Amino acid sequence: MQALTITATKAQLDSILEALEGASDHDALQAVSEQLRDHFRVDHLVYHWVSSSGDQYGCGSYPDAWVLHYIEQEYLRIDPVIQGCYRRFHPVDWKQLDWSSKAARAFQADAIAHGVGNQGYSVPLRGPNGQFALFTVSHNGDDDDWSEFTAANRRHLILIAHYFNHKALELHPERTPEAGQTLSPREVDAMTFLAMGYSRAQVAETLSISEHTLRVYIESARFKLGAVNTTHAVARALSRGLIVI
Amino acid sequence: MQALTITATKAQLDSILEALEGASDHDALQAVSEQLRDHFRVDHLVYHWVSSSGDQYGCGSYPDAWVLHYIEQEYLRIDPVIQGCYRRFHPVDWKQLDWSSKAARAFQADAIAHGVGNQGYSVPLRGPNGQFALFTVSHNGDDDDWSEFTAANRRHLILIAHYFNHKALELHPERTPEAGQTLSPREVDAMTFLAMGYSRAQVAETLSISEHTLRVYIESARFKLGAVNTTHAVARALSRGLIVI
DNA sequence: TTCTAACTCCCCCAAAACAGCGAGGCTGCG
DNA sequence: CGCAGCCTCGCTGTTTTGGGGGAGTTAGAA
Repeated sequence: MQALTITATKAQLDSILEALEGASDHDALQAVSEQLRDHFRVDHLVYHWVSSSGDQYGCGSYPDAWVLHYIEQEYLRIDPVIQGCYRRFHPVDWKQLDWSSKAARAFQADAIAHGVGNQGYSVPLRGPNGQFALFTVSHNGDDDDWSEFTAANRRHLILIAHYFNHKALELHPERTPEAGQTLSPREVDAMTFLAMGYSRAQVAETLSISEHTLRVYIESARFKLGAVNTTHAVARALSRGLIVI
Repeated sequence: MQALTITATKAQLDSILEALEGASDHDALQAVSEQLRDHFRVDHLVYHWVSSSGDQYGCGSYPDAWVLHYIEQEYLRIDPVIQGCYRRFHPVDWKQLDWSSKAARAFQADAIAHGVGNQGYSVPLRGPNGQFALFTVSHNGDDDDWSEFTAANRRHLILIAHYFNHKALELHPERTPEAGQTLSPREVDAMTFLAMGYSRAQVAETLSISEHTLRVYIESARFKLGAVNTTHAVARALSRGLIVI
């Protein structure tokens, strides 16, 4: 095991970020991730996108055997790194995660057996519609060295995570939702109050209009949003950012 | 108007981030934001938290008159910076936003009249349950100077945004929701299909359970989410990031 | 082991939402 | 000026949801 790289100069960081920005496809991104791994002298460096439908996209240095095994075993659902980062705001050291459940410990043993490393640091990344990705560095080493490494490189890792995410999205624009059409002010009002749990009667009263009129707005919004019912329309309006509650 | 600061050395950035990390309350954070503003020589530098219920928390250098006016006019709903960043992944220059609507132009004129500046750069920040915050620098100046400034300082601004968010959350832990808000797998299934517009009968069929059983899940989810009806529950599940469609 | 939480099934009836039809006034744009 | 989009109001009948009960199994955690 080589010593971890404890510091990176501004110039080094700049050149890494530039290489990242210049990547033009998945293979190039993969190559950059390997360069980054070598630069930091960690065992692994991975970007992992988890889509709403359970699809995954990974890029990095994990062994293929582990990746396939991970997908096959549906580890996505029990991986404490995913679970923990999914409900955290900030980057997290793997030691801070909850490894107490039986499934988590089994997963951990399996991961270490596949050479993933016993130490790790993961940066959660989020998109406007609940999109979620992780940027992770992992390593096999003792706690002190790892603490020193993460303390020294945290800022760089955050920034690299950002740029990695940026590039990965650029390469897969289908993950970025299209900007749909807008709703009229009254439609926005209607959708907003409905999303707040008001019944049609309550919304109509709140907006000082008849319930019949309100219904026209709801139907119109439903039509614009391609929704089959009110709940669907509210869900779409929310996830497209057309209303905020 | 002073010239914008085009570069910051690693040492300067480090000292800024350390000051940020050392802030112990809102006033200290406010002070750091003013130091940052002076350091970058921009007109304004603001952190703006928008909660799902419409509450707001701001910290930065906007004039009090503008902040009060903003809240009073409920500009949150029409502010193109909020609207635009809410549906974007990455930091954005205000020029890239959609200012075409009448309300947006009126807002823009009002903002400029209050000294907000015609240029701006905003970094969206997200939390695990749909929490949303913005970190913004704004300035009064011409396009070329501003482009040069943002190109040179983008990375620093992203990092500072990160740390600002970290600190703001540390100072207001109540914004970090309690963890008990999770839904069971079946409840997630139910909410997800309902959000996709399925009727109860369709969801029950899809999940291969009786409609009665499904109703138990919906009611249970409604109870957990503190929702008064299905639409409300779906809206909350969505905006808390418990389901994704 | 005990206990909790999750999953599954069943009844009835009132309230709310949906679907289809139509109609008129207002504003802003080309 | 006409057109398009928005805002407003009405009727009738069918379908879907909500609220009130109760009850058994299984898997995992304390």
